[in-house]
Amino acid sequence: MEGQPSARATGTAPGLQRADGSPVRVLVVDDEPSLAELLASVLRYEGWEIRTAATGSIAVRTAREFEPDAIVLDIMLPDFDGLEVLRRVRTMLPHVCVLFLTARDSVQDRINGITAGGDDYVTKPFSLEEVLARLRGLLRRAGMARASSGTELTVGDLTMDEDAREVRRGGERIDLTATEFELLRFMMRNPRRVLSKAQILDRVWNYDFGGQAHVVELYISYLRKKVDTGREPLIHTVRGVGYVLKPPA
Amino acid sequence: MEGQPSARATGTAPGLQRADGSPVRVLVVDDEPSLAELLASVLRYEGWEIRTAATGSIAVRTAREFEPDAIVLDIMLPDFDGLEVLRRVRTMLPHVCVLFLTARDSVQDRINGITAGGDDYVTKPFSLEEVLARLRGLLRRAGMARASSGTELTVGDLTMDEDAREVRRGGERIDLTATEFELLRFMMRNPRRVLSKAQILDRVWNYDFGGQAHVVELYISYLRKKVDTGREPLIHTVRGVGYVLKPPA
DNA sequence: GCTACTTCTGAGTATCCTCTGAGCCCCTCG
DNA sequence: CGAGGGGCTCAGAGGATACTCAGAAGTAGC
Repeated sequence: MEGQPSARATGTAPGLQRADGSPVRVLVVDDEPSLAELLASVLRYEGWEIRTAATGSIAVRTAREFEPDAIVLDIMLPDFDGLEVLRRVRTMLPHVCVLFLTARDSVQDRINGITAGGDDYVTKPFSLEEVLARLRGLLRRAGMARASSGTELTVGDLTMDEDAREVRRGGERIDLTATEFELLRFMMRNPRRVLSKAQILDRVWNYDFGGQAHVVELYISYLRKKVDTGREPLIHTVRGVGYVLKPPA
Repeated sequence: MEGQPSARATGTAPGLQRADGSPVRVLVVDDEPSLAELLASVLRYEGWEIRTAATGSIAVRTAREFEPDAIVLDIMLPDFDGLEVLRRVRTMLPHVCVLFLTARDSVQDRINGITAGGDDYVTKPFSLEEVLARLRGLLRRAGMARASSGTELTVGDLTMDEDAREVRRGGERIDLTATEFELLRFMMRNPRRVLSKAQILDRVWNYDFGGQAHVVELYISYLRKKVDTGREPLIHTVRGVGYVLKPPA
């Protein structure tokens, strides 16, 4: 919710934009309107220009006219499937990046061929942070990084290499589980900003997660044990509001 | 609530307006007329242009014609719910900010993803200051800040970073509870202006709070202990009238 | 299909916050 | 000089919030 844009403007996370400085363009293709809208609003908030399409044929038409830099593409579509969409789009936009959305039990072997081409995929239900991270990765590798600043996040003496999935505090390696890593990444992308539990749930947990904010407390507790134990704490509780990650004053 | 407008004209708080200099437009949607009017009057004092709507269908129609920058939107509406309203409005106004109003006991069936796209929510019963603060935050992040002045409030050597919820006096950190923070924020947004206890109650405490003005005295006392102890006082009592926050002459 | 790990639920505990009530002080005014 | 009103502060009850543990359910890897 609060403040990604200004965070990007003033924070440490590198922004992404086209070579000419105009905003990155992303086409979102999913036949479920609420999910497409959810994705669109998150990506829009990232400062990008977004269009949505609900069917394969609309997607192809929209891509032709919109000329996106990236496409978030559901494999399963009412008319023809995502791979077919990609085949048609690639003829006019050979360099477009694609992030596929797939069902968990969907045909894995077909996916494998995809990633070879530099594209990527996430399985439904996904977390929004994961979609964002993968999209950023695709765009960065496609040469859309504004600064040459790499993939490293830093808060105080805590560092995170997103690609290598490596976290260190004062040089010492810290092992994190998948969820712990996502949570810490979200916090490191929004340092010095108080994040509510609802905000964290919405971003870090899968979009269909029905549980309570209590899990956030639990994972904060895990993180503290691994990141803050015996050191100057970086994770702080703001009672009644949320949590904030910040370097010691 | 007397006279906020002139406070803004002379105060230090950064104003918000559209890129072309015209006032920010906000649509308030709630089926309870008295609450909608309460909100409308407070937001009008902020210098914004306000319309209200009591049902979802009226809200959609009004949004189309009014083209608001932000919408304060009750989730529970007589015809169709707030999410549906948003979905319809977003197709024509993709960048509109939304502040949802939700009942406290509907926290159980919390709606996923509300905060993900930069939108926000407050639970009923809320305090008007909270609604204002969140709305300002949404609008600021949507790029509606007049000055580039960030999120910082200043009165004398007292500073407040609203996003980080950090308060300092002369560089030294001051820890405040949620209510203390809200009270101080209200005073810092209205410096050199005498605020009556009734006024403070109406703004800082929830609108259904039944207690006495005595709590205001109590919290002023808390604040003084944390903010003014051992220093030139910033908080002054105006006997029989209220309190005023101002830098030393 | 078994094992190891991760994730989540629930309960208990500790801590913190908010508000009420009471007593005191100070100022004002008779 | 005394009474009364307004304001200040202390202390404590009650409630809300957050933390942690232990174990169940789910997932992945062998």
